[in-house]
Amino acid sequence: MAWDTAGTRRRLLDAGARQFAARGFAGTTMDALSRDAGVNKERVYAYFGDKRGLFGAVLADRLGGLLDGAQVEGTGPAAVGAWAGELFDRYRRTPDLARLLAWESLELDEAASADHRAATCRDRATHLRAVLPGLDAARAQHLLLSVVTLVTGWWTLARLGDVVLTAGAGADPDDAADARRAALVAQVEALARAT
Amino acid sequence: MAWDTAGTRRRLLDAGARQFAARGFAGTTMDALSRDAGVNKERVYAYFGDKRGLFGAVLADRLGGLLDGAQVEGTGPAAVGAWAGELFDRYRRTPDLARLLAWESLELDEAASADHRAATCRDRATHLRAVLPGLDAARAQHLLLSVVTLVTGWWTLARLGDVVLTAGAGADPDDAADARRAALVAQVEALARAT
DNA sequence: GAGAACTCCAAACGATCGGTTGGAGAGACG
DNA sequence: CGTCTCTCCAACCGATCGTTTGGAGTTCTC
Repeated sequence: MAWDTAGTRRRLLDAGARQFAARGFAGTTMDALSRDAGVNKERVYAYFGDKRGLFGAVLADRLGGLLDGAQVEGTGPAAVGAWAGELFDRYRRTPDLARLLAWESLELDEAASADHRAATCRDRATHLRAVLPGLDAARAQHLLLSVVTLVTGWWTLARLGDVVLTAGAGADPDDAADARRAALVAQVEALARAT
Repeated sequence: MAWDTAGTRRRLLDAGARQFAARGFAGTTMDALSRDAGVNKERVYAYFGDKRGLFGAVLADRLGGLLDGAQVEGTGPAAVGAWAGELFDRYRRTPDLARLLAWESLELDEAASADHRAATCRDRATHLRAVLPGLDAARAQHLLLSVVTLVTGWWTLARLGDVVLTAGAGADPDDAADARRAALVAQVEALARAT
């Protein structure tokens, strides 16, 4: 059997993302993680120092590109609503992303790769001001934060959704997600319109 | 020294709320919890069965009355915005509440005391329809969910706020909370107006 | 007031935690 | 080929985990 250092590293990051997203930092055990990765747990210490080091690496790996590729297309409130819908779809494809964000906030004192992410957010906020003329910088940031909070919240405050949404509550979670997506797009559009 | 069963029980619930809010279910140890409560940890098993039982009891104790007392006063979008501000202030006084909500969503498969909370939410949603004429049932629920998500998100997705908000970012977290509160009230008002 | 019933705690339980060690095997270089 | 370095793993380490036990002290019942 040959070496595969890059592959081993990536398998640990992937398994870390799965495990940390599902169970959080405290809830994840090194045994389960290494079993998931198909790699001996000693490798974690060789590559990432310790458990916390892997956690930080996973967060930086996954959260760094959170807003990459998801840019507002076009102009006007409807474009902002559509962008929120895209963000929602992205979470739907990879729900781990949203949960990692939540664990980061709850279990860490400061954001992973904060500088890079802050720069991305500044870029998105200024772009938002181009899409919605007359929006000042502070309000653009708060709008951005609210959109991300609303969309992320569906995955990270899931029990809240269970409790609040009982009208037309089909047993199918997919239907609930569809309905929520539609409601969010409309609400974000309304937020964007109130400039 | 006399007995104080009600007091012991309450001390465990209070310490449980503090510990679980700060560190989550997996991150909380029975030793730290009993030390915090000033009670022997064996008492947890006598009163609540096991660690998970205490967790459920704490959630039911704190989350059951989450929306109690916070009712929309008056009519029209401005009233809804003011209500969101009140909810924000409540979290500000007891941030444990918001974090407990987040841990519940991340670490449990179903909501604690779901029936009672669902009933309260239905009540709040219908009340919302009285405050905002012309709002249908489904949209009222989604509005309710969005308001609670937005307000709760400030405390449960705190790292997100760190990254997104850099404009006029005074080092004082209190100032950031003030600014966020003002932005949220305005945004919720806009959401309520778009009916 | 004797004994049952209950509260509470110190100490200990096996299991599992994050982290380490020693060595077997695979490439690099001469 | 010999040797040195690096990857990888099985087995192990002390510490700590959630939970239980035995018993001392307190209130209730008759």
